Amino acid sequence: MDKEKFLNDCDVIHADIVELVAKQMSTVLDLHNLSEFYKILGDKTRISIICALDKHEMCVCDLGILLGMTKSAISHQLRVLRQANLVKNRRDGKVIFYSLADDHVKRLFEIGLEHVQEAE
Amino acid sequence: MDKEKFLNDCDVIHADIVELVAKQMSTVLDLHNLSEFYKILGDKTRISIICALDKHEMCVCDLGILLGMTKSAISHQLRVLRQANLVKNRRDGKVIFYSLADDHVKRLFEIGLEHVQEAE
DNA sequence: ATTATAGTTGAACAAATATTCAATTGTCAA
DNA sequence: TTGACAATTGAATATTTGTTCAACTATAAT
Repeated sequence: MDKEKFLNDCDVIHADIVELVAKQMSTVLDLHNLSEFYKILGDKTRISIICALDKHEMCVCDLGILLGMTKSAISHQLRVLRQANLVKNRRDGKVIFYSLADDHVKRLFEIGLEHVQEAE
Repeated sequence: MDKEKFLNDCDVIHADIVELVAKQMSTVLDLHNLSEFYKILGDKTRISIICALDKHEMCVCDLGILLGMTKSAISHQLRVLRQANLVKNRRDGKVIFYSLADDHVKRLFEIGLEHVQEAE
């Protein structure tokens, strides 16, 4: 491995380990998707919306009341969640009800919550 | 529920649902911690570091080589991960080796990865 | 048709954050 | 004790991102 190839200020100290890990990581194709997924959950407003929808389907207005935010702010975040397939919606007249996309999302939210609760 | 109390542009459409969900959410005390936890994992560099350390303990230089970044950039992110108790380190002479804090972190990373891999 | 309300959207603004750069600390070897 | 290198740190910069604001669309009721 040629250190000149890397545009940083590091020497290779343990070339064997770097090579080994690089090889193992090359099979992990989804690191970008994984960080994007976590980034979406890593916002207080969005995780609150998910927590609320974990209890009951809700419309934009109700979510706004619940979280003390404007319809616009909620709607912007719902779009992010929708694009990530974390929530789905249905229209009933003028009102649009949002809910969690599937049980997968529901389970994932609850697993994350358990982790934080048992963490010190 | 008095709509004047809320500083937003929403009317309460389904007061019963809002009240029900508000009650259920009040028992969920860790939403802030949960979003903070996800925020930490929601960065390409940090999740890459965790993925690498999931394979083998590594020093700052090696991580820099592996990810094509400077020691400084890596070190800054390692500090974030350390403060969140996601990684630990040990010194061996001039070199400091980092590894995942515990099996809990290891399991959590792998669960997240599975989720993204099975997602469409 | 006109009015009212639910929801969405794009641009502007403000706040948060990742990387760079330069300086510094800690450890080892000569 | 001097020099070299691993690692950390703080300030500055650049980028990302969440909310606000105003305008707009869609549906229902009068």
